[in-house]
Formats: sequence, structure tokens, C-alpha cells
Amino acid sequence: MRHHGATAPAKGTTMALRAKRTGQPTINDVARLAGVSKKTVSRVINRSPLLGGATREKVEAVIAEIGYVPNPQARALALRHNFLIGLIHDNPNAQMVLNFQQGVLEAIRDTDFALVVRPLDRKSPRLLEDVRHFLERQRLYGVLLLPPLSENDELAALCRELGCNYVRMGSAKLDDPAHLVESNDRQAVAAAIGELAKMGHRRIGFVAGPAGFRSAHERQMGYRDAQAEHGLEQGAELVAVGDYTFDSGRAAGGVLLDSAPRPTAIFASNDEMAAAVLHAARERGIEVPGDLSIVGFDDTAIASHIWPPLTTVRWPIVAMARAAAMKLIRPEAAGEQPSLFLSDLIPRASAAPPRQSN
Amino acid sequence: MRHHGATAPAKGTTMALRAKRTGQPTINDVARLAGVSKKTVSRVINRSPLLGGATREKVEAVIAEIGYVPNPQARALALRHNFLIGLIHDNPNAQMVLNFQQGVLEAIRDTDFALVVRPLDRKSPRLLEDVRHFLERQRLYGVLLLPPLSENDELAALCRELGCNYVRMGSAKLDDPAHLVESNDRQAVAAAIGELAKMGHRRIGFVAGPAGFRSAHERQMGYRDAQAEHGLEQGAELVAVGDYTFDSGRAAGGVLLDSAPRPTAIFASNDEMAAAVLHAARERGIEVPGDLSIVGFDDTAIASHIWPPLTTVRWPIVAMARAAAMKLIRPEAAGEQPSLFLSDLIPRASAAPPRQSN
DNA sequence: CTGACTATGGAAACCGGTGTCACCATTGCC
DNA sequence: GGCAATGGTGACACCGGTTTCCATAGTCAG
Repeated sequence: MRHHGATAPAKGTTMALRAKRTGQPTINDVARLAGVSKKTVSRVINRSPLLGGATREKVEAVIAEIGYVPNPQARALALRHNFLIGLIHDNPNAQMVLNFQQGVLEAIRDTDFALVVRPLDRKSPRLLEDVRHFLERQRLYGVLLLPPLSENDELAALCRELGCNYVRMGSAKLDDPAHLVESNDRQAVAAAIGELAKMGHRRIGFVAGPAGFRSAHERQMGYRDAQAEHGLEQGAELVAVGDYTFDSGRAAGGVLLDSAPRPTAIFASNDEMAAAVLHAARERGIEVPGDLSIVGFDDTAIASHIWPPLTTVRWPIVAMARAAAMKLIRPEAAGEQPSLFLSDLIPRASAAPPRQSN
Repeated sequence: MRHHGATAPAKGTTMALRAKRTGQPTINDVARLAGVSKKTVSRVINRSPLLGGATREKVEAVIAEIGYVPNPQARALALRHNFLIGLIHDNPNAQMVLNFQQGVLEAIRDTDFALVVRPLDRKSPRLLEDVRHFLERQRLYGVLLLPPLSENDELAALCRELGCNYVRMGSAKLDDPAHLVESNDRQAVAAAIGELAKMGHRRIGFVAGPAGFRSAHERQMGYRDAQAEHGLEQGAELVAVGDYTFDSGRAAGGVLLDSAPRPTAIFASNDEMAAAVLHAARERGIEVPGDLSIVGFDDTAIASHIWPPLTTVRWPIVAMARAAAMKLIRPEAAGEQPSLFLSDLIPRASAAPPRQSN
């Protein structure tokens, strides 16, 4: 692969040789060996249609022979944009983030793009400053914003200001369709709780996500919709607030389980908190699903790893991530990807009819 | 892209304006406004010690005023390396990967580096080709290799061939210290099983990781060490093999639990398989820790999220990741970071003395 | 047969930084 | 006071691509 100048070097090409020694072959090497100009090689690489077949084949042969790969930094400099997609998130749920990464990577497979991850602290007062710094320094091709950061309109405004493409993931119409991949959390939660109602549950508790999160709000609205539609018991004591973390979920679950009368089912706004409610139930000797049904949201790995396996709403995050990435790198083909994704209930063992049904 | 020549006003000015309009201020703008040369601005940015205080302040004032940020692509082109660190992994455990990302990000905070993630399929026949393609295209500053991929010597050889810095994470002396961050899995497992022995367990099962993995091998050696040291019962029926995934762990746990006499404790080579052993126990109505103690390895989030909370060996992956990243970006300061990390046992509720001790 | 038009490819400028080296102004020293 | 050593600065080439502009050959219509 490396050509050391053992073969008779052409005249006065010390420069070219030095270049070759320090790195991989450049477009100049290809041009010289193929007997054409840089520009022609560039046209071959970029599949310009204005190129004759004979020249193209000759250049391609040389490229293959010496193993030439265009330097992405040089390309980025000339094109004024690079081939990096940023993933900006602050999510306590590892599995969700990794699933999202997986979806993005599926979308950029076989392209020149790569994925740069950038977790941030949503509570930091320097959040906007950090993002600005990140975007200005890296000059990414575009960024993907994950909830809950995606719900921050200031962040989106910052992206626009800096001229950075972006797509937001959200549970509501946060932005115009070109910048949004949306899920119908509200309907999905309502449907899931509807299933609990059909099993015979009348008193259903709800562990909400943190105030100020759009996803938390939408999911809670779904809970209210179901309460109204199925005539379920209502009351402020049926709702406890968490922040999507396990610990907060355990505390919230404890509050709900210590209230009297106790709910016969609890819906938690994500799987991690649902697992924590299960913890809280076990700490109190409450049997699941015998004495208490639990339903979560996300269908991340933890849902099937705990015992009993968690009935949960599957949030199609890999597909959503793929669609979001496609919107970013091929906006002209955005129509091929849906922008609204539907979540559906995955029945497992943590939800069952209440013991004393009726 | 194609401009129709019909409207062709003064071209020279158009170009200059477009250049300024499309982008942020450049080093040339700073130089002009500060009345110095590009090179001097470059010296300010790179903290060259040869700079007069007055000039430096003047340049810094201009930089702050117009909000200049160096273009990383241009820098990368001139320096012949960029500021991207690649993370190459194929790990079924999301939490572990995310913890690792966190550690790397801690190390590169306040530097110009960014993290590019690249999951791969270790079973793919195109593995080496994929990595080669990735490294050649992105021309990263360096890469970090996570187990199990880090154990692949061909991958490391490829990095060397392509002139790419790398650091491997491993459970054994896979490489020279400059390219390795190591953990003492063998001792840690031996110590953990020693604790089970001290509780009174004599018949301890072991769920091994997949054959061919160095970490799996080291952990199993630790098991054998403990058996020998504490005079524990031995036998092929006490060992079942998994592949670090939940499903494999459930199957392996089932085999161990269906054997007679049943082990009173099981050590699983990672937390995910330990959680799966717990599943298998529950499916059989076996109480944990009453009838069966379970110990895992990693101390990822799942360990504290399942019930009962899992006694496990804490693998200090965040610290290891930080150290690995430091080795990559500041090899001269590698001495400040330890290269060998010790894992210790975190006692929780899943391990207890056997019910009929003696 | 000639002029216009198209297809093709090259020279040179450009993207925005860094490295090399020469230059100048001090300063230190004898 | 002269000379060397030194520190600060700028001119210019370069990194490896893309783009603009232009030259040339070939084709076709009139």
C-alpha cells in the first residue's frame, strides 16, 4: 500500500514524494499517475455527468490501484461543511440513547457521514453557551436534538442563528415538519391505560415526568384522556411526579403505594420509573401483577430484564432516529420517511386484571 | 448550483461578499482588524510563548469582539490530523457503552476534541474492511477500542498500519502500556467468589462469557483461583457458557439451576447475565437470596434497578475510559493516569449466606 | 467553408488555517 | 560603540480538496 520511492521516481518530485511519505496518496498523485488534472479527478469522485467514459475509467483504475481516499478535512474546507452529524442529548436512559445512536448509524451507513455525540446537562446555566461553543467549533453538517433538550426552543433558535441544520425529536408539534420527527405519545398512553381499564382497573395511578417537559405533558394528557373516556377514578392523589430517573420513580411510586385506597395499577411515564415502581412495590411486599399492575413507556431493554417483564408502550426510537437522520442528510428525500411515528402497547407480565375485579 | 449566465453582475465583488456572508469571521478578518499578520493571530490562538503582551491583548480583544472561532477543518488540514476521537465497539451492554462514552467525554471536556462513535459487528466477515474504511475516510486523531473488539490483535495491527493512534481497553496485557488500559478482572472475580465462600457457600456456579473473549477467560480463571483457594466444590456441571447477553444468561442460568445438586450461589460474568439468572430463578420459584445468591460483574445501572439489588463487582469503566482518552490525547501525561484499574465488590441484597449453612 | 456552440480538461484561485524562514528591533556584553 | 544573541513579527509556501474561468477540439447548422 505504501509506495516507498524505490521505483524510479520521476524528475524533481521531492515534494510529491514527501507528501506521499507523510500520508496517504492525494488527489495530485492520482492526477499525475492518470495523466489528467486534479479537476478531472475531482469530477470522477463527485460523479460529475460531464465526463467521458475513457477518462473516467482510467482515473478510477488509478484510484483503485493506489488506494486513494479523499481527505475529508480538505473536502470539508473547500465545501464549507463537513460530514459530521451531531447528537445532542441529555438523557438519563442509556438504552434509549444507544438505540437512538443505532438508528442514526443505520441511516448514515454507506455514506461519508459520521456521528459525533455530545451529551449535555440540561440544568446547567451554561447550556446554551455550551451548545454554541460546540456548534461553532465543530461546524457540523447538522445536529439531532433528543428529548428533553429537543423541547428547548432556544436551542433550536440557536441552531438557526448559527446556520446549522437540525432535526428535533418530539412528542408534539415543536417545529415545522422539516425539522421534526414526532411521536404520538398522548394517544399511545391513552390506549395503554385504556387496556388497563378494560382489564377492570378503575383506580389507576400515574407517575408523571418532570414539569416543563413536553413529553411528560403529552403523556399526562393521555392519562387524562383515558380517565375521561373510561370513567376512571380521578384525584390529585393518583398522580406523583418524577423526573424520568430511577430514584425519582421509586419515590413517586412510594407515595402512590402508601396512599389509601391504593391504586390497583400504576402507569409510569418511562420504563426506568416503572422499574422503580416495581422496586417500591417489592419493598412494601406488594405483589406484581397480583396486587398491582405496572405499565411503562419506551420498551427499552430494562423492560424485559426485570421480573416480571414489564408491560410497556413501545416507542419506535430506532426508526425515529433513522428518519431524523435521513431528514438531515437527504432533506429532498424526506417525504419517503414518515414524520409521525406510532407507539403501541407490548403486553407482558406486569399488567393483569385486578385480584378483586368488581 | 448551476447559475444561468443571464443575470451576471460584477463577479469579483460577488465572490468576496459571498465568502464573507456564508461564514463566520476568519483568521484573516482578525489579522486585518488587529493590524497584524495571520501568523500572529495563529500564535495567539495556539498560545505560543514567543508573543509580546501588547500584541496578544490587542488580538484577543479583536477575537472577542467579532466572535472569531478557528475553523477546525482548516486546522485539521494544516496539522494533518483532526480533533476527533473514535470509539469503536461492539457491545451488547448499552449502559457500559454509555458509561464509557461519559468517561471519554469527561477527558475531552475543555479541549477541542470531539467523540465519534462507531459500533461494529464483531462477527461480520467485513469487520477489518469496515474499520479500515472508517479510519481511512475519517482520518481520526485516534481511536479507542472497547472489549471485545479491543482483544482483536488484527484490529490493533490495522491501526498501526494506518498510522492511527489507539488505546485498547482490556482485562489482560493485550499490548504495551502506551496502548492499553487494563483491569484486574481475574483478581476481582476471585475476591468476589471468596466473599461468597466466606458466607458459607461451597457449591458455586459460574456463568462464563463467550469462548475467545479474553475478559471471559480472565473472569473464569478468577473463578478457578477462588475454587482452589477456598476448597470449593468443582465440576464441569457448575459452569455454563453465555455470550454476555441477557438471553444467553437466562439459558445458562436455567442449566445451572436445573442441575442437581443445585448450586447455592451463582456468579455471572456480567450484570446482564446475572439479571437473567435472577429471571431463571424466578421462573423456577427459587428465592433470591434465600435459596440462591447471585453475584454479577460491571455494576451497570441494571444492577441496582432489579429486585433484589444485585451484589456485583464494580468495574470502574468511567475512570478507565477517562484514562484511555487521556492516553490518546496527551500521551506525555500518561504517567499521571493509572493504567491498571482495580475492581471491587459492591455488596447488595442478592448475595447472602446459604439458608442451611453447615 | 465558416462561425457558433458544446464537450472536455487544465491553470490558477480559493477555502482557513500552520510551518519555515527571513527580518527587524532590542538588548547584553566586551 | 560595535557586534552577537535574542525575541517578536510578517511574507510566503503549503495542507488537499473544489470552483472559476478559460482554451481547445469537435460537431453542427447555415
